[in-house]
This record gives sequence, structure tokens and C-alpha cells, in this order.
Amino acid sequence: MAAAEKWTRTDGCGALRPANCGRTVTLMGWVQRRRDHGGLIFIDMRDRSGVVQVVFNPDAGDAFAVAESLRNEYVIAVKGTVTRRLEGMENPDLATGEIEVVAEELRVLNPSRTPPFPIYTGGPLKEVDETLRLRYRYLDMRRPEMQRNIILRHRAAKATRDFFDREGFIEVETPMLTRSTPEGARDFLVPSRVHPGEFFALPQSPQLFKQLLMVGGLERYFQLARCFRDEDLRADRQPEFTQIDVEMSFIDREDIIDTTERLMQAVFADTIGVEVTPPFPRLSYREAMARFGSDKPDIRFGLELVDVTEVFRDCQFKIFARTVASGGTIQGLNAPKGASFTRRELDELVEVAGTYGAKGLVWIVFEDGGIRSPIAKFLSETEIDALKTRLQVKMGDLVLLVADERQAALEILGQVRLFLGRKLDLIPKDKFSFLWVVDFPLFEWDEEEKRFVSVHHPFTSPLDEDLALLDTEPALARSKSYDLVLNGYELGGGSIRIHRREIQERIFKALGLTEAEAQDKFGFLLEAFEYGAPPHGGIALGFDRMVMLLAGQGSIRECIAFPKTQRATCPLTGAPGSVSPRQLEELSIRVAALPSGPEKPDAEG
RNA sequence: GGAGCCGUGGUGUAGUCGGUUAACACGCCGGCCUGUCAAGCCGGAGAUCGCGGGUUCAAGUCCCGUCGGUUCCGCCA
Repeated sequence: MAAAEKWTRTDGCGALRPANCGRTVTLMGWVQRRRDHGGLIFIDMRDRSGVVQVVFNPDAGDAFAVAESLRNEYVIAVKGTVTRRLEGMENPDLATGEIEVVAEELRVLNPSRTPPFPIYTGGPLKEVDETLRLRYRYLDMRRPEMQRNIILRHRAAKATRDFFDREGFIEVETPMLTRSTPEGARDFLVPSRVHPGEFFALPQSPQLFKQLLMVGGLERYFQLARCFRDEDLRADRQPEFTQIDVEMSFIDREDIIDTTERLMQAVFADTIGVEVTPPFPRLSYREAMARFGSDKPDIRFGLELVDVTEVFRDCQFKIFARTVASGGTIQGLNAPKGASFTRRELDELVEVAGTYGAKGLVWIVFEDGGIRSPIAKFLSETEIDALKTRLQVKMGDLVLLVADERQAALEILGQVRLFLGRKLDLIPKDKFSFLWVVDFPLFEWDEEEKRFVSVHHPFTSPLDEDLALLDTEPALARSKSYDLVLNGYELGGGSIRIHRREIQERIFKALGLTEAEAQDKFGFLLEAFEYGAPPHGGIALGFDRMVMLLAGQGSIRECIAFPKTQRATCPLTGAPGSVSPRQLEELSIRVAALPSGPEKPDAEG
């Protein structure tokens, strides 16, 4: 049998237009849908570029016969003529709807089993179980929404690289097999075969390497860096993720902020055509907490918190009075028109506050006859008037109060604020509200370890004016760090680094690290700093989160080709899995007895 | 480690106060059909309700446990 004539694809399905009429084209793609009229067969044919209607007439001979056997997701090649559709037969819902391809020849390149879930319904989109989608991600990916997200991710990466290239940055790859470091997240470990009993760690970030690159004189570094953190997952957290990692020499905070703002401007313009305009607003950490109860406030809506501690200093309500007396605060929030809340909805608010550790949440409804509240009988006219003034209460408003230690009260009410923002539909979609949060504390107290730990990381420079506090009151010292926040998501953060040995040693001391420990863990960096480290600083931005927000998605899994489930497994490959005894032996590893349980089901069931 | 929600043919859902033949749409298979585009019409196959235990005359439904998914807290920049 003679070898079949070789066909070369000439066009993308979605690219064909009336201007192409009369041309003979060769298309290759998937069968999205077949409409068989007996004497006439329509195939919606799909490739990455889009969809086009292919018509098979009975006079097409073999092609017509084969077309009768086509099923969804068959891979086919079609030779035919681009033809303007008959008058009145155009489909305005299709980019190619003015034309169709009249088929002359058809080849089935590969048949397909019936997909386990619909790839195209034609109707309203129905959510398919995510595990099923992930197990058959290669099918899920054929859906236009997923293709859009993946392509958007590519565009964002391209825009990022283009931007940094224009700005004179050098992309440098840093090791994936590196050294475990203390501080920060739990490491993923990789056993060394050559060095029995020793382990590499996958990088939580290229932090130390990028600083070494500065010592190395690269001056401007960036990388789309893969990072690994063995911590529990969230909708916006994966065990492996990508960050836009940046470091610059001979700069100060303003240079990093300016560069990052212009990066955002470029990426948003190049990907979704949205104009964002620097400079972005800035809040100090303290102000962000005070007004929004969060270090990553969503400032797309108001509903700000107000400190009403003084109103209740001599309050008859014992819990409030006691909280104030013991140095705590009362934080308040006015939910306009919240008086219409049902008792059930009010209880729900109390419950929400409870999940964030609130001991209670007091609500006060302001209505015509006066106020309604579980603590109404304890409140004096003076106190109510003061509340009205402080919170600018109007008739029909709902005031929510949390009494606790300042930080706790703010955080709880900040969460209640977010909940209310969603519930009252106060959050404008399609809005991108960037914000810098600056002047973070340098340290925070770790109750478990009974010592200070770095809020950012141990190489973060203190504010010059707070240097003296390092040795006297570390808790009050602030750092030259900055977080970029977008719509309530922490997009990234960075800092100006310490490049002088003397300050670095004082930091280690405040962290409770001995000279020996510091040498053991970071000796190579400290040594490098002795060879002429330039002043430097940088930032790292969550690339997955950024793409998620660009795509308008609620989970970064929608923007990652092959993400993991919340329990850090991959339904497609079955990872993680067991390995052979031989592999373990080579690595000098013995697995401790596992709690016996049912074997996990195979990937193919 | 903890809390909430979800789990019913291939997919998405319904299933009331526990009541005996588990419903609907899409998909799938077969037939008819020359202008559809969520094609149409006719016929058919397909689920013992995630799993285990318990309560009951009777469990998809109630209870306990467990597994998986998801959201959140803790954890994590």
C-alpha cells in the first residue's frame, strides 16, 4: 500500500475569516461536536486558535462516510474549501461564524475514548469535580477557560522578562538542590546518595543566592524562580510555586518600589490591557492594622475599623471595662444599613468572629426606637452618643465591637470586615487596588520557641532611626521592608538587606542565635559580606497569585498546569508514591514503621 | 493538629417528615433525518447512593467512625 500523501496544516481553525473564502485549507484539530443530519454532517472543529464549522456533503464520498463515524475529541485532519455561509446561516457567537469549511477529504489521526467529563457543553458551564479535572488535566486543559489561563500565565512571564531585560536586569538560575536553613518554612528534603545521611533542601526561595549575586557584582538580578515550602495548602498556596525574584545593588527602598510599580504597570498592560498607575498608596504596618485589621488590607472598599476604647473606659459592661483596665482595646466597625440583619445573620457574624479566636462579638443595632443589643442595658446615653460620633452612625446602621488585646481585636474585626465586605457586596469586581505596606516590625515574639523571630528574614535591615532599639527594645524596632498588596492578597514582599557585619551580628543576637550557630547556618553569606558587599535589597512577588488575579480566579490552581490538591497530592501521576527498597538502600534510608492503613487507590482505577 | 461544607448512573443535580419501582438534564449506544450550531425525533443501556459500622420492621435519608475533595484556623512571606 502506497504511503499516504503527507498533509501539512495550513491554518488554525479559529483564524479563518470571510477574506479566506475560496482557499483550500488543511486543518488539524479535535472534534468538539458533531451534528449529523443524515444527509449532511456538521463538525465543530477545535484547535488552540478556536473553532470552525466543517460541513460534509454526501458528494464528498469517503470523507462523508468517515465523518459519520466521528465522535467527540477524535483528532482529525480536514482538507476543504473556505466558503461563505449561506444567507441567514451565519453564527454570530462564533468568531469564524461567517464562514465554514466545506470538506473534501478527511483523515482520522486518532480516535478518542468518550471523555470522563464534558469538555464542551455548549450550554451554561457546569463545575466539574476538581479531583476529576486534575486526574484528567490534559482534557481539562482543552477547555478554553483553562487555555486562557495558561496562555495568560505565559504572557505574564513574557511581560516580566521583557520588562527586566529592558531595565538591564540579568536572569540567573540558582540551585534547586541546596542547603537547609533555619528560620522560615519547613523544607522539602532530598537525600544525598553520595553522602549517606545528608540531605539537600529544595529552596524556599533563592534568598541567600540572590544576595550572593549582589556580592558577585551582578547589580541587577531577576529570576522566575521555583520555590518549595512544605506547609499546609490554601487556595492561594501550593507546595511548589513560582516567584518573580528580584535583587538590586546600590539602591534604596524607593528604587525597589519604583521598579516594582513599573513592572506591575507593564505586566497588567501587556496581559489584560489594564492600566495601573503608580505611585501606589502606602500604609505603615501600624496604620494598616489600625484601619483594616490586616497587614494585607483589601482597600477596594471602606468599612474601616475605629478604636473606641475610650468610650468604654468606665463602662457598666464588665467585660469591656475589664479589657480596657487591663490594657486591652475595644475596636469598632460600622456596617451601614446593617440593622436589617436577621438574628440569624447576627449570630453568623458572632460565629465568624469566633473562628478567628474572638471571645465574643458585640452587635448594636441602631433603629428608630433606640438601640437593640445584647448589652443594651449596660450602655449609657453618653456612651451611645460617643459611639455614634466616633463611628458616624446613622439610623439603620449596625455597629460591631470586639474587645481584646489590641492586635487580636484588630485582626478579628479585620476578618469580620472582609466577611461583611463580601456579604454586603461592597467589593467592586474588576478593580485592582495596589498598596504598599511598609515599616513592618523587625521581629515578632514566637511563643513556642520563647524568642524573637524575623518577621521577614534575618537579613532585613532595621530602619536607621530604630537601630538603637535593637539592643534595648527589639519588639519596637521596625525594618526597611515592604509588602506589595493587591486586593487583599499579599503579592510579595522584600527589604533592604543588611550589608554590614556589625549590624548583622546584632540581629543574630536579638534572634538568640549564637555566633557558632550563625556561622554554621549562614557562615558562607557572612564571609561573602566581608569581601565588599554592596548595599543591596530586593523583592519577591508571587507569580501564581499575580496570574490568578489577572485571570480573575479564586484559586492559583486554576493558573497552574498541573497543581496539587490540598493534601499535596497529584491525582494525575499519583505523586507522592512509594519507592523501591533498592532506591531506599542506595540512599541509606530506612522508613520507620508506618501506621497501618488502607493502600491508597491507584491512579488508574 | 482543629473547624465548616461537599460526596447519589460517565458528568451536573433532585430525592420532603426514614417507607419499598432512586428522578431529571446532558453525555453514551442504536435508528431516522440535507442547514444545524445547546440540531431534532424515536428507542435503549447505565447508579444499591464514597467506604465501614450502628439505630430501625425499613436507611440515599438518622447516628458514629473512616476515606477523599474543598474552604478556613494553626502553620506559611
